[in-house]
Amino acid sequence: MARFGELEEQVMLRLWAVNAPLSVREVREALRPDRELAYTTVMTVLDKLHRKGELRRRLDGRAYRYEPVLSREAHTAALMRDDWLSGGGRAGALVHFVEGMSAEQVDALRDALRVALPEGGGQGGDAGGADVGADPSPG
Amino acid sequence: MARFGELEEQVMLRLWAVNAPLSVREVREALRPDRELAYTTVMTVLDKLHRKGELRRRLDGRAYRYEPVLSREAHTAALMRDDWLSGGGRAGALVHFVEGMSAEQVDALRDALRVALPEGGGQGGDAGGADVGADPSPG
DNA sequence: CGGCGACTACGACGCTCCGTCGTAGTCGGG
DNA sequence: CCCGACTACGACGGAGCGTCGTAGTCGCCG
Repeated sequence: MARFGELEEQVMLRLWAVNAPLSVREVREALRPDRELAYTTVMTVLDKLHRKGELRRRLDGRAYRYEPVLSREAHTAALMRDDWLSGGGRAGALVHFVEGMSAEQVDALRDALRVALPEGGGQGGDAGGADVGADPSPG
Repeated sequence: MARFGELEEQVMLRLWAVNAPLSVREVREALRPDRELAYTTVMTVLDKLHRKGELRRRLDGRAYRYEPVLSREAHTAALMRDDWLSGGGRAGALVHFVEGMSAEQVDALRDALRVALPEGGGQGGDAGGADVGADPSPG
């Protein structure tokens, strides 16, 4: 789950927006008039994203069509999870995270808990103050 | 909230671990025997981190002592928030995020909601399917 | 069959950031 | 006054990103 560069970000945004596999030419046109780029520039970026596993591609006639492997939401969640798991103090990090949220955002979080856990009976288990999961010590 | 490089990460880890302001020399020693680095290498990293606003420093005798501006948990939370806010589909991202959590981790999340929100009465407001907050469109 | 056009593969170059360090300057204590 | 500790400044190689040129491939149209 690497971060995107500036152009990579723009490309991903167009791909997520159309929600359909696009060819190099189509991506290039979707970038206009925001950016006037050479055909090969767009192709290189698409290719790098593909090699990095961020885009899937298939042949359509003579041209490849590219589409994101992950939805934008899933990708955002993956980045968040990466940060969360690679940082220590997982439980504490969560506390800081929700502390920085607005009321609506907290509501959205509660909704997410409901939506994501249909089982959601009432396992209000107390995790105590212990950290969640393994926490590799820095030494 | 920039990401850390490899050495930067190690330095931050030591600083967070001791939870006290350290001088260049002390940080260098804390890095050993893991890494044998020149004094100036450590100093440069500490200085860059300071310029980037990640470390605070104060003079102690002739030497500066450095300490993190944010706790490790707060820093992790800040990174997560950055990812979350800069990605679109905020509500959806949250759903994906909790979907990827283990049962204990979900418990920790619930705890975080309780701990961070003492008001936590029962504003079970329904945010609906709308996205949370502004979502800059990619055009 | 031959050439044109669309498309891909490969690689180059400048820029920025990171890790690594050398050197020079400064300042206080013995 | 000089030594030692510490800082400031800058240099350099490597990696990743944005940008593109060139060369190669392949099918269609005449």
